[in-house]
Amino acid sequence: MGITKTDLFTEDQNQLAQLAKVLAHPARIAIIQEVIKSQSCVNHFLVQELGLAQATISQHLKELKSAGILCGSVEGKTISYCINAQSWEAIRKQFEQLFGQFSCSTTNNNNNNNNNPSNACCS
Amino acid sequence: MGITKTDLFTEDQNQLAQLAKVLAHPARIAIIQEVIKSQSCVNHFLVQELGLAQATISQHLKELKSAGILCGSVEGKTISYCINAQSWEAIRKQFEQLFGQFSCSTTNNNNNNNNNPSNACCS
DNA sequence: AATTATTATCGTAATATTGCGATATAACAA
DNA sequence: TTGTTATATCGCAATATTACGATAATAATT
Repeated sequence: MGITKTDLFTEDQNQLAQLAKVLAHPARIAIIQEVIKSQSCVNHFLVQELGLAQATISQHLKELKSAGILCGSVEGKTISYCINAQSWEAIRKQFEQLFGQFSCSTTNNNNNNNNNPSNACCS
Repeated sequence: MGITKTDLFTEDQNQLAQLAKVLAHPARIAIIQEVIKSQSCVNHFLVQELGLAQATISQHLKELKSAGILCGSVEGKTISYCINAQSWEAIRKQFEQLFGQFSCSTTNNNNNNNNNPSNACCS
């Protein structure tokens, strides 16, 4: 089939998965890090830096932009990309929310299944 | 081409992208949350709960397991899945490391580009 | 032994992603 | 105007992902 059944899941689950998908490519991680490092990143700089074709970088930038992670401003001939600080914070919070749902202490505090071999793997 | 050029990126970038890819599906997010919520999650429970076919759930569980997020222990007829606490913490840290690379204060402290319209989008 | 229950794997179809050459568009320079 | 530079988009081929029916494997039950 190849089509994700989004209607089976909550809005939050779909949204978080969508965000994760944008981060699920090393080129996009690398682009994000370059933008952070050198503040004003333009397409052709990333092409030189990362070694991917211009069309490919452009495509990744488009995805990062439409996910709200980057935003670009025209500067004459070039387009300068930077981190969208607001979105960045919102996205960070969504991941924190997921990771906060489980912690070791949660497991330890649960004492209704001592002697339960199913928890042997959680060490 | 359809094949990611992993050799162009750092180990860390590839690893983080790989982790994000595992989270990049709402069914896997949902499975993780169910496992957290009800501690001992078995395949057929998730099938009922999420409404995906058994084979599909099994496939998602396999990916979560091979990513180190879940681990399963055989319990007679069933296999009980739980969060791998150690991996969970390690994965959380990798995402935190990414998100920590940028923050609003970083932008504000940088005063070598006042009057720079390229930062207009970072508000 | 036969049945039932639970999970994994195989095979396959539908769809999505990745990467890039070619081309289009737009701003600037000569 | 012509040429140069920078970016976006189109179209395509290669590969990956998603979903599920069918089937295999294993353990408990009858």
